[in-house]
Amino acid sequence: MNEPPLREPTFLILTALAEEPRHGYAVVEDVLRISDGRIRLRAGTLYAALDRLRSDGLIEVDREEVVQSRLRRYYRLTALGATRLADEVDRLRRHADTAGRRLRAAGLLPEGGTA
Amino acid sequence: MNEPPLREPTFLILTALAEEPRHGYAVVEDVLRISDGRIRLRAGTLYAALDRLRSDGLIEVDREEVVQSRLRRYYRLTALGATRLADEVDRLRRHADTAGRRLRAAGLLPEGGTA
DNA sequence: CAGCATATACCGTTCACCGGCATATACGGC
DNA sequence: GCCGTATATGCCGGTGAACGGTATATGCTG
Repeated sequence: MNEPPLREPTFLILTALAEEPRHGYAVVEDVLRISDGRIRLRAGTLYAALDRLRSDGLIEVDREEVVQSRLRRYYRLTALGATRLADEVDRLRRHADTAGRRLRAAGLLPEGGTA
Repeated sequence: MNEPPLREPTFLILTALAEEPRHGYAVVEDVLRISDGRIRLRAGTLYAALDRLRSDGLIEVDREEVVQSRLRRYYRLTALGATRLADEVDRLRRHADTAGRRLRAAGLLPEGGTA
């Protein structure tokens, strides 16, 4: 019952698809944007993850288009994928809160940040 | 300059040490508690991570005690480790906020949760 | 026409984590 | 007295997500 935690690139791929159906390359662009330029998904990572998420039932093919002779395969979140992502959001929040509270309590925050 | 993201077990180990210096076994217990029983650190994961974090300068040995003929090696966060953990907290919060906002906007939240 | 953006796909390598085992002492139950 | 469990650290083989690079193709720009 306990799913293994999503890793960051996978989490961001699901987040990209939570906004609207996107094709692979558009996912790369969105992930780059929402991660403040930190995560530049490699082709190998992206398509392997899409296949894996699809076989796990977290995403599914929305439609396929051909634009300028190039195939675009759009993916969307499934209900299962949305549930999974929501669970991960809760977990992330709890972990961030716990760590933030402890850093503050211990006076370990380097710059007086609000973390 | 861009550090690779911390994975969940590693993040939780740093969080355990952010409260107070702890020895390995105490880290396992604390991580089990703060992860709601989800993450039961394996010995291999724990001591490998402690060695890695130490050589990366994120933690250091606080002291060593012998209790009932058993060695206890206590670790504590370094200033660098606290900075790193605070950065991760910020990143987790941003990611959780982005994903939560999108799930809500898309009406994809399964249970009307607050995620 | 060279280089870049778009777009998908494959493949070898790396490394954190998993799972199990080894070692050792103390304590409680039977 | 012995077995199982808790405490406590350490080693080792295997897995799998992610990395980094390459292949394939078309269209746009300099």
